[in-house]
Amino acid sequence: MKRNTWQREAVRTALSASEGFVSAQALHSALRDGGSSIGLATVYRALSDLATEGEADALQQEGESIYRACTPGSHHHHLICRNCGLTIEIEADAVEQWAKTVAAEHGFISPNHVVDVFGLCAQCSARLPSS
Amino acid sequence: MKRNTWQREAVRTALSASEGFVSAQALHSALRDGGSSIGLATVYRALSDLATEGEADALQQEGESIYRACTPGSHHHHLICRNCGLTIEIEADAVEQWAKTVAAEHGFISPNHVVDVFGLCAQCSARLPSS
DNA sequence: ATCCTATTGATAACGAGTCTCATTATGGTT
DNA sequence: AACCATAATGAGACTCGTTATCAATAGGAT
Repeated sequence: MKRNTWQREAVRTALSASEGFVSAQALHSALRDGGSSIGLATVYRALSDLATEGEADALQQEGESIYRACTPGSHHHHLICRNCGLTIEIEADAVEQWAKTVAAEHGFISPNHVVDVFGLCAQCSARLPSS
Repeated sequence: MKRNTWQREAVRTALSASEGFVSAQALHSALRDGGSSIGLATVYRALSDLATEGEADALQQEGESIYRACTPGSHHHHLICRNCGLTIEIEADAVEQWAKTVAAEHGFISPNHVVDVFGLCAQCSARLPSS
């Protein structure tokens, strides 16, 4: 039976307070800096629970998992600034359909898909020298 | 100056011989099993070189990088069987356009994107009990 | 208030990948 | 063909994200 602990709630809150995607370690540091005594393992556990329950989205970057609080129940993808991490949720029925179609055409069933777009947001592209 | 060694060639060959995506460790084991004395670090180096030069595609799965020999010079995505690893290269101009458009609409520049479709291939879906 | 047990947290363990550095061998030069 | 500067190799140490262990703690149903 699932229990409600202040630790899980703290992770949920801290995640919501973050702008873009954050790593478990970063979130743990933030919580500790805020005076919490939460353990690192607990942060990992809470984050993977949230991801499983659909309250957070996860993606892999440079070998680590990063998480973000997301509007639950809606299937969407992300447009992510690769400099500052600013993230915008995007929906794209066309892409969903395309994925289904392409899978079916090759005899694949129960398709999943990973779709993410990275770029430099307006602010960062203005602030940075052209790369 | 870049040198040609039998080790790099061995990695290239072993990669081409693999059906789907393989991890560096798996490729290293395969080479060792085949009698090669190649070192693990060298396999890692060769694979990341191949990926940089566009001779191989890489993607992240469960926290590890997996690689596959790919038709060089062509931008494409993958349809991957999540059971047997069978991989089909797919092209999708519509998705490329969509990614560019969606980025531009939000003021993002120099967009990248990650697009992969996973599913069960015909063989595996026939062989496995329905999940 | 009591009990059962899910959850916590400190730390050990694990695993993918990188770094170090002495040794090897490639490929241009003579 | 012999030489040499140096790129590449490989064994193992190391880093670092993540998971497992396990005794202690604290939900929550009764």
